[in-house]
Amino acid sequence: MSKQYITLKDIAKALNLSASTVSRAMRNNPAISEETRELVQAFAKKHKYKPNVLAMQLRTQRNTTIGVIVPKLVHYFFSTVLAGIEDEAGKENYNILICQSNEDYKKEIKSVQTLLDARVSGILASQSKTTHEYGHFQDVLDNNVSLVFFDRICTGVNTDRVVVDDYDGAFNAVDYMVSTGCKKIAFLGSDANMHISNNRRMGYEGALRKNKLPINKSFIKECDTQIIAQTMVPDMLSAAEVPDAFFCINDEVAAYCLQLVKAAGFRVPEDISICGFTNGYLTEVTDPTLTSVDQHGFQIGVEAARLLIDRIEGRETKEGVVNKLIKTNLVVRNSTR
Amino acid sequence: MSKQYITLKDIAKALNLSASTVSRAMRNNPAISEETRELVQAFAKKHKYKPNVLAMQLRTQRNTTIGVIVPKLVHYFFSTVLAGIEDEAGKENYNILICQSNEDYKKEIKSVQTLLDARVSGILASQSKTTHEYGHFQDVLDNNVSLVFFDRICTGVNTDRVVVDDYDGAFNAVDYMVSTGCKKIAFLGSDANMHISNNRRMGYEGALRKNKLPINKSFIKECDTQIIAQTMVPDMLSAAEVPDAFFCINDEVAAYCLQLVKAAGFRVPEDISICGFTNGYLTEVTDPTLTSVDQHGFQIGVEAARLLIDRIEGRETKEGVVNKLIKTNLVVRNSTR
DNA sequence: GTGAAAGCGCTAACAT
DNA sequence: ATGTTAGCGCTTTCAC
Repeated sequence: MSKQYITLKDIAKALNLSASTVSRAMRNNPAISEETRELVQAFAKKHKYKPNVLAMQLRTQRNTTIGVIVPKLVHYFFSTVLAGIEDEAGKENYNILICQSNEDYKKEIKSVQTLLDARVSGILASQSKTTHEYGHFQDVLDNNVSLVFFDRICTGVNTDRVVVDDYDGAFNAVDYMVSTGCKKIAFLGSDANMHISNNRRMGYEGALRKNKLPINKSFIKECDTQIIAQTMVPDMLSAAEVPDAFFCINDEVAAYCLQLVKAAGFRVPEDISICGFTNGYLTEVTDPTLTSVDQHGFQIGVEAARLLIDRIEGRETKEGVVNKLIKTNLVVRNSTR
Repeated sequence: MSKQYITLKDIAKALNLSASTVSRAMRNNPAISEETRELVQAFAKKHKYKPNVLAMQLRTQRNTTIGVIVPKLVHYFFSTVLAGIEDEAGKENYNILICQSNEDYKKEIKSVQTLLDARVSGILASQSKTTHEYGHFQDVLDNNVSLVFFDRICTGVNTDRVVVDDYDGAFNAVDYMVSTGCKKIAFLGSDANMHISNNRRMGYEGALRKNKLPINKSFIKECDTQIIAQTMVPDMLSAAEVPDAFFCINDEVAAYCLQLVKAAGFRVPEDISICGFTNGYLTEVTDPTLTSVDQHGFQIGVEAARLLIDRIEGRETKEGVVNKLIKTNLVVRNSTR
C-alpha cells in the first residue's frame, strides 16, 4: 500500500494552514471562519481527500466496526439477519466484519479472536451447534467489548439478546394444525441443549396440552438436517403409529420431509400435514407449497444491531441485560390442511 | 472504548525494557536474546496482550482487510462465493468487509466509498443489475486499490476477473436437453446488457445451431425474477407455439417456472423439461427435483480472493489482466427427460 | 542485544 | 480564528 491518498498535512501545507485548522475545517468546527472552511473543503474535494480512518480511530480510541459471527451464511435466515444488521449499521456509519463459524466450536473461538484482534467495538453472535462452552464469549465481555446474542443465544453469558419467540411460534403452528384436525403431530427438532429447539419443543408440547392431546415421546425426534431426515422420516412412516403431521425445526428439513412423505405414498396435506420454520424461499417452490413460521430475520438483525450500537455509544443505559423477543407469524400455505 | 488492552509500552515498563525490544521480541526478531524473548512472550500471554492492529497498520502503511461487494447475500450463489472468499482470506489472515448493493446502482457507489474510506487494500466485486456506468469502479483503481470482479463483471474496467464459463454451461445444458428429445427450448434470461445472461444466451443458441434447430426469437425472453415469471410463463404456455423445455437463468426462476408449468396442466419432464442455473438447495426440494448447472460458487470465491491477495502482496506479477474461467457442470435430476 | 528517537495521520488540549 | 504541542500504539532506522 504505497502512498495513495493525500493527508491533512498535505492540505495544510498547500493552503498555508496548520493541520489542526484543516482538521477542524473538515469537521465543520464552528470556531473556523466560513472562508477557510470553504477553502479547505473545496481543496479536499478537488483532491479527493479521504480521512485516514485508522489514524482517526487510533487517536480517538473509538472504532466504528462491529463484528458478526454466524453459523453459516448460506442459510436463508442468517443471510436475512445479516441484511438487517448491515442496514442498521450502515445508518449509524458502522462497518461490519463477518465471520462464519460453520457450526464448528473451534472456528467460533477463532472468529472471536479475529474480531477482537481487529479491535471491533462490539460483536453480534449466534452460536454454533457444537458450542457447549462459552469462555470465548466471556472473554469478549472481559475485554470490555459489547456483545449481543441473536437467535441462538448463549445462556451462560450475561449479556443482551435478541431472540425469536420460539415458544409462541411453535405453539401457534401446532395449535393451528390441531385446529385443522391433526391429532398425531411429530416434532423434528435439534439437539435438546439448543435453546431455540428446546423452546419450540415446549411450545409444541404446550399446544398439545392445551388441546388435550397426548405427548408421545416417539414423535419427538432430533432431526435437523436433510441427512438425518433421510432415514428418520421413513422410519417414522413405517412405525406402528404413523404421525399425521410434522412440525419441523426449519424449512430445509420440512421440505425434505415433504419429499419423503410423498415418496412413501402419503398425500400432503390430506394424509399428513407439514409445517416448517423460517419462511424462506424454499416455501414457494415445494409441491404443495410449504406452511411455515416466519422468523422476521431482517427485523432481528436490525434490533440486534441497534441494541449493540446503543451499548457502544453509551446511550440508553438500561439497567442490566436486555432481552428482546421478536414475534413470529404463521404463514399458511398448502402443506397443511 | 476505554483502555481495555495492555500495550507494548505497558509490557516494556513492567519488564524494564524498551518498547522496541518488546516489539522485536514479540515478532521473534533474531536480534533479541532467547531469554528476553521468552520473558516478553510469557508476560504478553499472561496479560492477554493483543497488538493494536490499527496502530500497526498505520505505522506499516499496510492493511489486511479486503472489501467485498455483492448484489445480495440471500442468493445461494453469492453466499457460497462469500464462503469461499472467507476461507481463502482467512488462510492469509485477511479480514473481509462486506457490502450489499441490493442490485442498486446508488448503493453500489456508496459501498465503494465505504470500503475506500475503510482503507481496504483490495476489493472483490460483482456488479448490480442496474449498474450501467463504472466510474466508481475506475475510482478504485485510480486510488491504487486492487480490484477483482467475479461473476458479474464490468467490462468497462480493465482489471482481473473470475467468471463462470457461462457459454459452456449453457451450451452443455441445452445440448443435453436436445439429446433427450427437446426441440423447442425456451430461454428465460436477464437484461441483454448483463454479460452472464448474454453469454448464456449465446451458449443456448450455439447448442441449437449445433443441433440444427431453429432459433425462435419468441422463445427468448427477459425473465429473471419470480414476479416476471408469474405472467411470462403462462403467456408462453398459452401461445400458438408452446416450448417443450425451459432453460432458466437461475434456480429461482426455474423452480417457479416448474410450479407454473405444472399448474397449467403440463407434465414435467414428459411434456416440458426444465433446467436451472446455480445448483443451490432449491434443486432438491422441487417436485420433480431440478436439473441445474452447478456454478461452483465456493471455488469462484477462493480463486477471486487468491487473485486479489496475490495482487495486493505483489506476488505473481503476471502481465496485464488475468481472466479466470471456472468450468461448470450439469447436474441432471428429474425435471429433464 | 538493546535503547532512543522519529513518525505513520490524526485530534485535542492549551496557547495566542 | 488559528497555531503549537503532544500523543494514540506501533515499527524502524540509527546509535551504542
